[in-house]
Amino acid sequence: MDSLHISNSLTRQKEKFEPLNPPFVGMYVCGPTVYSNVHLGNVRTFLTFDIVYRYLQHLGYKVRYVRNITDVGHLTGDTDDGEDKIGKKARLENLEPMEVVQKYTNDFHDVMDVFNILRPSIEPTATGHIVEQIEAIQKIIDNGYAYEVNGSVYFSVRTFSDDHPYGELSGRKIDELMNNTRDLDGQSEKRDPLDFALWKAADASHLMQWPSPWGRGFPGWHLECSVMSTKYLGEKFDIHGGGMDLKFPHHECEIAQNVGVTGCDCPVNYWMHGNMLTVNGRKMAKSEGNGFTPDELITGNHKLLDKGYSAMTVRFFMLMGHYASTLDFSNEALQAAEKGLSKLEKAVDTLAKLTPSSGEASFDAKEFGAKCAAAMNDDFNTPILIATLFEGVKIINGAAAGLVALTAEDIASLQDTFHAYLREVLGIQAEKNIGEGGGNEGETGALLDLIVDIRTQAKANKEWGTADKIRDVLAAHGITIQDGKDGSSWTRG
RNA sequence: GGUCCGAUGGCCGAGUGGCUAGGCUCAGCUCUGCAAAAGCUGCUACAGCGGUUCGAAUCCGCUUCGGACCUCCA
Repeated sequence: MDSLHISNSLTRQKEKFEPLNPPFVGMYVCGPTVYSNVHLGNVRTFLTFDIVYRYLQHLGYKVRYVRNITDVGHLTGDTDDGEDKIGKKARLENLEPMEVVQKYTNDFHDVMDVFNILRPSIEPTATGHIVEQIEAIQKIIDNGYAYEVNGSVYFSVRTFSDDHPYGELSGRKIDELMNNTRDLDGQSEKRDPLDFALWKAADASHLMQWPSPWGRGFPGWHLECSVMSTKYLGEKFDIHGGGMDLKFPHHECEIAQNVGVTGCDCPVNYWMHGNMLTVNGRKMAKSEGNGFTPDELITGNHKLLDKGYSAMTVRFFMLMGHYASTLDFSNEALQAAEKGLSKLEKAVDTLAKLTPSSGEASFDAKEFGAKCAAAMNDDFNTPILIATLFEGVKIINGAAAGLVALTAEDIASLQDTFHAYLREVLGIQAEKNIGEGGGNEGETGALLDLIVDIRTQAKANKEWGTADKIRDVLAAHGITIQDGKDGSSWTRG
């Protein structure tokens, strides 16, 4: 495809991407609720939108990327009698709620950094926007779509749906929802089981509470996203993203709230949903007990893992699947990714050292770049992009082996393409322990160079025992010796 | 129970009317003192059953199996 197309969850169609105000693009992504450590499933979603962010920038758009931190309002368990997640954690760990928030926000940021996921332009918090949320609630009440009961305010889905569509995003119909709603315990203040809380009254035992026109309380879960997206991106903006599991009810409620405030029927042009990471075919989730933390993955300290894998390996693994498909997490798949990535990185090293050949060019570097663009233009198809990069690997290795002729221009173009797509768009960083050593590691490097020299000497004298011993011992320390036509070299990893 | 999605070779995973995706694994060969790396070659699949079509992994129907959501979840 020659221009970016995005699968829009709202219309269920692949559509040409046309921003409201080019070259500016507004993108909102639902961030984490910071009451516990993030796991790899969460990472996948943020990685998905990292790719979107990176590629939009690659295309020259000026992106305002807003990704929130939910630090209040997210209830545990069922709708009405649930406890605030942050408040509960604070009580259990005997911490101030804001300590909980800070702790897991730090964790989240650390994990994002490890996976080379870029920070958003704005990272607003729910507690930082209580005033705006109260104002939004008042507007919704004024517009007739919410009602107050005992200091709590609920959104009236039925009333709203008389004037506006509800359930379009998740393909739900009000009547079906009614039939399928589980029985509540009869204690609900809500007029209708479909209604959801905009503001919850808090009694004295609640750790997190604020004054409002309806008494002391705290905002409902969905509201912060509506308020913060509107505040920073406007009443109508380009892209809204999040995990598939947020489609209903979270995003549906978000839309209703936006519309309930502004009356504008379509607050977001393109809805994007990342699919789930699975383990043995089941969604990775805390409730399933199958969640890996990034730390367990990197150290290999988990019963389902044979060994540890680097963050870049995991990033690469995740990008080998399309974001809209479920992706199954397994040792075998991770190992395949590790080897594939290593092959790719080696080829990048080779490319840096390639010398132009005099023969006729037997490779179209321009077409190669276009193919990479086409892959990403087709709904951020990273697996196709990676497959295309591997075609490049074949060309690079072929050139190094003298089978493919590349001009200086071809080589420069390939270097540009690999840098742009592998490093910038896919965000794969060269790992410190992969790649050429030789002089850039200071003392250790100098020692290794010396050892390799000694071995080369031993080989010249046909002292195979010495040569093999050096190779074996270094290998035991994770250093690989490779004998090429132009001498030997060493690499880590 | 309702709604939706999926089933691709030994494994992972793209594709979606005709043209070998790609990665990993495995086997053989080239190179190499032996390896490794790299290259070449081979292994050619689309859950089952019907239908549409000149032609279907791709469209339609049914069946089986799996998953997600419907309750907090990225």
